Amino acid sequence: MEKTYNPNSIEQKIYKNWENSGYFAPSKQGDPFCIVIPPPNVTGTLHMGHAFQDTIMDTLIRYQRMKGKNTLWQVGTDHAGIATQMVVERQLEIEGISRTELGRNAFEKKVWKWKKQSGDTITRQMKRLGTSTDWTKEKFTMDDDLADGVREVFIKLYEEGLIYKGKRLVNWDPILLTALSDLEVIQSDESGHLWHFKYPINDSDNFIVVATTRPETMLGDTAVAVNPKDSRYKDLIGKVVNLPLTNRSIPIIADEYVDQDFGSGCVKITPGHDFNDFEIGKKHSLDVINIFTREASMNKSVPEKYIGLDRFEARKLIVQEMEELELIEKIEDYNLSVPRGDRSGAILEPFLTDQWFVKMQPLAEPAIRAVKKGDIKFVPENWSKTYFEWMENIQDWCISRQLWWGHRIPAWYDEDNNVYVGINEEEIRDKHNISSSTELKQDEDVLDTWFSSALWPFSSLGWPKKTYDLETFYPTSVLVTGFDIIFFWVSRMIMMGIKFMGEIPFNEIYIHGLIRDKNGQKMSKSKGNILDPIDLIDGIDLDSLVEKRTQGLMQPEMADRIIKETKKEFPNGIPEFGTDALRFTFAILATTGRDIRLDLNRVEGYRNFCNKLWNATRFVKMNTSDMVFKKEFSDFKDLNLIDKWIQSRLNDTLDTVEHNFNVYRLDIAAKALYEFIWNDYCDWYLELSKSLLNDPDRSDEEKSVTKNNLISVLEKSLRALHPIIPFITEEIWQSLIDSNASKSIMMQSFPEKYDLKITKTDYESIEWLQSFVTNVRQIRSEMNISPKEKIDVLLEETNTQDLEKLDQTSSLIKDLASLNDIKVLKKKEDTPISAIALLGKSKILIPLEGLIDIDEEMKRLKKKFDKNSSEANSVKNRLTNKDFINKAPKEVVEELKNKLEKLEFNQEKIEEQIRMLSSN
RNA sequence: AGGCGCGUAGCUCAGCUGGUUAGAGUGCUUGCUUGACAUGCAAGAGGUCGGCGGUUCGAGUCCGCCCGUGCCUACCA
Repeated sequence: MEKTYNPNSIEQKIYKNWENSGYFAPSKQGDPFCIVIPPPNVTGTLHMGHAFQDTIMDTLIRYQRMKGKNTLWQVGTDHAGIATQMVVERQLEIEGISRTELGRNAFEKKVWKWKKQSGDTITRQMKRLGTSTDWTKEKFTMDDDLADGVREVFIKLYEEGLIYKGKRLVNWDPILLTALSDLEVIQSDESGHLWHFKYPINDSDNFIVVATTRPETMLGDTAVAVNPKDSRYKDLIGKVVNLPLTNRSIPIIADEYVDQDFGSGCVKITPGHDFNDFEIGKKHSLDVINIFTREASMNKSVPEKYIGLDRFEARKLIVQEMEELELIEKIEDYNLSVPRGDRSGAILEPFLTDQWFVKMQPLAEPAIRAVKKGDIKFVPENWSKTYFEWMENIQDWCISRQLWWGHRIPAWYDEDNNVYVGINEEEIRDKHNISSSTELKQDEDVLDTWFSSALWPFSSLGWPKKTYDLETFYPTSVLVTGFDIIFFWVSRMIMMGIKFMGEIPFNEIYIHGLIRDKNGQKMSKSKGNILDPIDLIDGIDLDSLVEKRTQGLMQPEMADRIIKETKKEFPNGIPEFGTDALRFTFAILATTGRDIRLDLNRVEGYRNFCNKLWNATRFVKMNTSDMVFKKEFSDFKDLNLIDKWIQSRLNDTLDTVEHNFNVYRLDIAAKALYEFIWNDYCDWYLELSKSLLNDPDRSDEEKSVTKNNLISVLEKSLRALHPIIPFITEEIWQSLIDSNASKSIMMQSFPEKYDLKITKTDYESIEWLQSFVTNVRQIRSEMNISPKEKIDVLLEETNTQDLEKLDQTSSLIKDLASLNDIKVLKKKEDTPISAIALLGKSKILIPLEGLIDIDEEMKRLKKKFDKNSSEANSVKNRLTNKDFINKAPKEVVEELKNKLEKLEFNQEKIEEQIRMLSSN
């Protein structure tokens, strides 16, 4: 083995081996355990969030596989309608071609080409991350069989009346020229104005004042509304207003909706361009005037001079003209929330179009019940509130998109615009008896991406075919996802799963946090703070990183700032950490919090952990090369105290790890393993084993028990660590034992605890040993006694228990604390002037002569005394409180009494020592 | 407006159903080229757990209010 751990040289070769050996496929034995991957978008590459999520899923899958489950991690990608179309359109733009010039078919071909490229990148990235996904089953949401499923679902819902087509106001993106669902709208707080317009009242010299944030929409006004209870305007109800700049007259109506206290208490009503106004319009049978084109410029329904103006140009002109007509009462600054498209960033328009909708309430009800009844559990549980909140107020879902990339809506129209929904044209002609002379045209629109992802838990397993995977793995075991797509995806999967499979799609939903940068900022291309997980694995120099972050920016003016900040944060680029270090970091960061800040210092720390593990192995191998490892112990009695102790610590660790893997606390599991390997195995056990193996008084047989134990504990630890850090554990495991070389750790069982009971006395002996060593080290350090200088130590006032412990451990203590001798003093013997430490009932004395500065020692003792006495006081106070004695549980009181006794004992000893030193 | 979080060591975060004077990593200080590892070893400094009040024998932990901060949903003429 090399002296330092070098991830790059081992990881890729190991992955190939796993994949070629077919280890990722379900074993077809044991209980099923299945995770379907949240399919990444084929918009480019995986980011840190994906890597985090993949680490969690892979850890769970590997753990369950080692537990003997029949595991499947279903892998695949999402076509991601708008997002992907945008990426490709932007590429075309660079080439100077527009989508429309290219035409639908040619454009689709381009997207498929891009899909291949992006999909390959994603696959490559995932493999570098070590994901044990079954690649032979990889799916894409637009594969033929998944498309069949989408059509089947659409048709069934249509036939049941759960999908309908309607002319309704929708959120319209005038840049992408498509409708969006409510969820794709981002409300952004922006500053604007509130214009107070005076509308002249017919047959009167008076005006009615309306306030608006969107002056241009006045051309589409069809009423002015006031509150029926508003005494100011009572008389105006029913009168007519001359709408300025147009030749139209519109009524003044009364509606409860109007807030008397807001603005003037009068509202202009524009049913064609405002969701609330649309509802009011319906109620009062008002005309609906659409004044915009699809691009949100003014259409032909407005007076000539406005036609063709962009909505904001029109606004300017209208304000100017109103001003000239002296019809503006005032203009106030106003903060409003502007709806923007989550992909394009364009200001959206409520726009009247024909769209397809899914009626949600009937689907939502059983989905709510499933979570209420506990059939599906959120982890952490609290997220169910978010789920209910949305589901209980659910709105119909607009599923049609005016895009070219996606599942084409399976609806055809005849010349009279009659709609026929079915699998294809032929089937429709058959079913409805339509002759070939009648022309049928398929709907141009495609479905919202999330429509097909909603089917993913069953469509990816083969539905509508009854495949082995579908029968075996549905409902899947757990869904691992971020809270940002609970509405978009999770809730819709539950609804569709129940509807089409008759069963929930997963039993548990593990919601993890979102990876953010060092400053808590969300990582995004536009902010220029993205990190490619591969760059943490392989490392990257500063120039390449800057290049990556500034390439293809939507706002090129950001480049300077991005360059500056990247240089500041990564002056030397990013070093190579390796996949395992990155994965361990992710695992240990997977707490219940929402935001996970990634600090590269932590990755470095866990790379060091990998190196530690690597070097511990080197030590073990160097010291055990002369023996053949026997996997199981026939008799634990052969194990000496130290060997038993580390096995027992391992048992405790395995308990923690197993429990926490099962409740998705990978952080606690990872931490337990880290602490065990570093603090128990390396810091103590390996050091102790050195003296056991070098002890001339021990027989070869005894030594070989310890050697065997060194391997045994390491081997089990490797298996326990494998789900989190698969590569290094595989590499080490195969090289650790000859017979492992031809096998894989990932196919081994997860380590079982040995049925080994260490007695309390034995356990205390180790603690006594550790405490002894630490005490001596402390005094050495504080008294500036060089660590290598061998010294003598005296033990005073020892009782029989301590003597027994000393008997068991003295040679070990001598080695670890580098002592010449430990001499036990009989009572009343003259003790030399010494530094002391307290250990149980005994005193450890380090003779001062030639070594210790008495003043220093006095200072040290006084500090100890103060600390001890303030603690003793607080304990005493509690014990003298009658309420405490009476009301607290007996064990607590008892424990505290023991503590006080010990504190007081120590107190006495320290005092005694101080007296002794000061008398000299 | 409603909902959900968060505020613990310089930094990043653990701390389960209330019970030793609060832990980890990283950073910092001191000393160590001891043959597994300087990606290391040993020792140490550092916190009145955002504030106030309450419940309790006992409160980072439960309750109320306040301050700061973040996210989500709805609405805002």
